[in-house]
Amino acid sequence: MGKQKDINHPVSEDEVPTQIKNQDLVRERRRQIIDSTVKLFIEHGYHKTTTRMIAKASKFSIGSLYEYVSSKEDLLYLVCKTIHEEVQNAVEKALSDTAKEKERLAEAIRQYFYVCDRMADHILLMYQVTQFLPEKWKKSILVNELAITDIFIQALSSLSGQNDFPQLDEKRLNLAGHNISVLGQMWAFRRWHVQKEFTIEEYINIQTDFILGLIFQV
Amino acid sequence: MGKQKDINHPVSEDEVPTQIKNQDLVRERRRQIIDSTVKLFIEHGYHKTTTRMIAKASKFSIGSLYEYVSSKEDLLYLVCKTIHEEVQNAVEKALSDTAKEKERLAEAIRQYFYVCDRMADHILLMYQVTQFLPEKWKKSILVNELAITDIFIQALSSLSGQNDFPQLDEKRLNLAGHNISVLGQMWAFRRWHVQKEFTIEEYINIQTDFILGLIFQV
DNA sequence: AACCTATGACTGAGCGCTCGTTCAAGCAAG
DNA sequence: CTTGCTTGAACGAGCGCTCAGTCATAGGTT
Repeated sequence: MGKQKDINHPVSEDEVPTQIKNQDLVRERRRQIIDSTVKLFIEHGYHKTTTRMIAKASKFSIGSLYEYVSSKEDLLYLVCKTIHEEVQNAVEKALSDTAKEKERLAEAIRQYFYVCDRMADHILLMYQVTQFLPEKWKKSILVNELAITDIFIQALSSLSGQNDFPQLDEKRLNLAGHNISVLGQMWAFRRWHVQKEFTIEEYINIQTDFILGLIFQV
Repeated sequence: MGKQKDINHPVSEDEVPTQIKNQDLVRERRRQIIDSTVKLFIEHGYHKTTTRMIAKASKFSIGSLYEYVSSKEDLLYLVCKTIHEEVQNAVEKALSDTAKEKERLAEAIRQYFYVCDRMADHILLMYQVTQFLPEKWKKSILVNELAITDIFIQALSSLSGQNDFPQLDEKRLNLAGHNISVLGQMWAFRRWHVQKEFTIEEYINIQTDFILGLIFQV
C-alpha cells in the first residue's frame, strides 16, 4: 500500500526534499546536477561557485535547479555524500579483490592508495568543504569517514594474531587503521610536494613499509 | 638614508600595504587585529566572519581597519603567516630544548606533538583557510609548511648513519619527515575521533613507535 | 479527428539582503 | 593651517532564492 522503500540507490531522496513528483526523474536529474557541481566545486570551491553557474553547467534554469534541491547547502551535502560513497565503494571493491591470505594487507593498502590517487581531487574537495555543512549533515559525514577507516581496522583485526602476524591491542589496531586512511589522503592533500617528489609506486612502497613497520616491530 | 630594513619582527609590513605612516603603530595595531581575527576565524570560519565583526572585536571602526589592512584577503594572509610563525617557533624551540643525542628524535616528536595539541585550533584553521588565499600568497604559505617539515628532515638526516641509527636514503628520509608533520596535524584534524579515543600521551607513544618502526626496520 | 483541460516540469526577471570597500568629514596635536 | 589618524554612513556588486507565468504532454469528451 504505502510506497515501498528503495534501498538500492546511492543518493537517498527522502533526506533532501524536492518539488518534483516523479522520483525516477529526480534521481536522474540529481545525478546530472551533482556531476556538474562536483566539477565546479573542484575548480572554483564552494563559495565561488554560484547557483547560477551550477544551473548553467547542468543545463537547467536556476528555477529548475531549485525544484530538485532546496538549498545550496543541501546540494553540498549531496555532493559530499556521493563522493564518500564512491570512495567507500572503491575501497571495498579493492579490498574484496585481494582476498589472498598472505600479503593481503599490503595489497589492500596498495589498492587503497590507488583509489586515493585516482580520486585525489575529490578527497581534497572533501577536506575543503565539510566545514560548510550544517551540523546535522556534518555528523553524518564523519560517520561515513569512520566507516571507511573501519574497513581497515576490520582487515587488520582479522589478521591480528594469525600466522606471523603479531597480536595487537585494540588501540594500536585502531590507530593503525586511521594512519592508513590519513597517509592515503596525504597523497592528495600534500600533492604539492609528494606528487612532485615521488611516483605513486614509490610512495606506496615506502609508506607500506612504514605501516607494516608499526605492526611487526612491537 | 633609505629606511632601514626591519628583519626581526614577525609580520612584515612591506608585503601588505597600509595607509598609516607610523610603522610602530602599524605593528602594534596589526597584532591587535590579527589576534582578534584568529579567534573569530576559528569560531566562525573565514567567510562567515565579516570585516565589521573583525573591526568591532579589535576595537576599531571599519574605516580604521582598512587603514591598516587593504583587504580581507590580505588580512587572511597575515593570519596564516602569523600562525605558521608561531608553529615554527614552537617546533624549533621544542627541538633545541632536546639536544640530547640518544633519544633525541623520540623527544623531538613528543615535543612537536605537544605543539600540535596546544595549537590544534590553529592547525585546523590553516587547513580550512589556505584554499582562499590568492595564488601569490598560497605559494609562500606552502614554502613555510615545507620549512617546518624540513626541520624534521634535517633532524632525521643528522642522525642517519650515527650509532644504532640506520643509514636512510633520501626519499625515505624525506617522507618520514612529512609523516611526522602530518601525523602531528592529524591529532588536530581528526580530533573528532582520536581525541575521543586517546590521551595525548597514548597518541604520542603509539605514533612514535610507528614512526621509529619505519626507520629501524629497514 | 478535433477540441478542451489538467498536470507538472521548466523558465528567468527580480527581490531582499549581505558584505567588502570607500570617502567626506571630524578631530587632536604641533 | 597642516599633518596624521579616525569615523561610520553610504555605496553597489553579487548572492541565494522565489514565484508568476509558459509550454509540452496526456487523457478525457464530443
